[in-house]
Amino acid sequence: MFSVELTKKKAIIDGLQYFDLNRSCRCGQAFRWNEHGEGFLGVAGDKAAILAQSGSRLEINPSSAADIDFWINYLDLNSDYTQMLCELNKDERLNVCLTCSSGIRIFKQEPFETLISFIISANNNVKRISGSIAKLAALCGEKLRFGDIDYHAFPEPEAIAGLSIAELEACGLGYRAPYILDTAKRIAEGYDLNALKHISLEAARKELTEFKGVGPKVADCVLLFSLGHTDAFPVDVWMGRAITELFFNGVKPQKTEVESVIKSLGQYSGIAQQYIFHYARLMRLGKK
DNA sequence: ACCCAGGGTGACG
DNA sequence: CGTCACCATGGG
Repeated sequence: MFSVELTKKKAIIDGLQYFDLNRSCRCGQAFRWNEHGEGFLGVAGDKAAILAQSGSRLEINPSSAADIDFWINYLDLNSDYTQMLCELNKDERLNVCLTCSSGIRIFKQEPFETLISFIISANNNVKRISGSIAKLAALCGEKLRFGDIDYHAFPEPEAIAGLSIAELEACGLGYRAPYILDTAKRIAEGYDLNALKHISLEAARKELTEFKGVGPKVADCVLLFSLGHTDAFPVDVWMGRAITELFFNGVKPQKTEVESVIKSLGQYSGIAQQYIFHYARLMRLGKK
C-alpha cells in the first residue's frame, strides 16, 4: 500500500495513492492548517506537525516522534480510496468533480474540536473561522513548543467552559459566543461525543442538533469529519448551488429531491460531498 | 453602502 | 411541517 521510512524524528511515507496534501488542507474540513515553507504546518488537539508532499511521497515532521502513527491515522492514509472512488465514479455526474478534486482525504479529527469549529463556521467564512479558532486557542489552549515554533493546543472543554461571553466575543465569535459556551459546558459535564460513532446516522444527527448552534449542516460536518459517518452529507450554500447545477440542470430542486440524490450516492456520499464542495468552490459555481 | 460567508434560532402560520 | 427576519463580524 505504502512504505514508511523512519529517521530520527521524521517519517517518509512513499507510494501514496489518491492523496493531495494541498487540497486536503485547503478544502475547508479543518481550520488549523497553514502554509509553511514547501508544505503545511498544522495543529490537531495538542499535537503539531509539518507536512510536505512531493508526488507520492509525504514527509511527516511531528512535534513528537511518538506521533507518527497518530498522523498517519489522522490523514486517513490507511484507508484505500481505490474502491470507493471507483464506486463514486459510476455516477457520471460526479466524474468532473472527482477529476478536479482528486486526492482529497477526509481527516479524522477530534469530535469536540470539530464540534466547536463548525459551530463557529455557521454563516461565516473560512478565513474568519480560522482566525477565531486561533484566537480561542491562544486565549485558553495549552501553550506548547515545536522546535522554535510556539503553538497552542485546541482548548479543553473545561477551559472554554470557564470563559466569559465577553472573552469569547473577543475571539470574533459574535452571536455564536453563547452557543460555544453552552456546548463546552455540556461536554465538560461529561457528554460523550464518541458514543455517536456507534449509533445510526439519524440518531446521531438528532443528538447533535440538541446542542445550541448546531443545525443539520453543522451536525453533518461533525459526523463526517470526526465521528466516522461517511454517509453524512453537509449541505451549505455551495453544495446547494453544486447540486442544482450537477443534478438538476440549474433548476432549483425540492428538498426531497435533494435528499433522494444524496441517498443515491450511497454509503460514501459524504466523501463525494467533499469532492463536490471543492469543485463548486473551484468553479465558483453560481458566481460571475 | 451593500452583499456574502461550510447556518441556526425563534416566531409565526 | 415550511417560511423568514435576524443574528456579529470582516472582506470584497
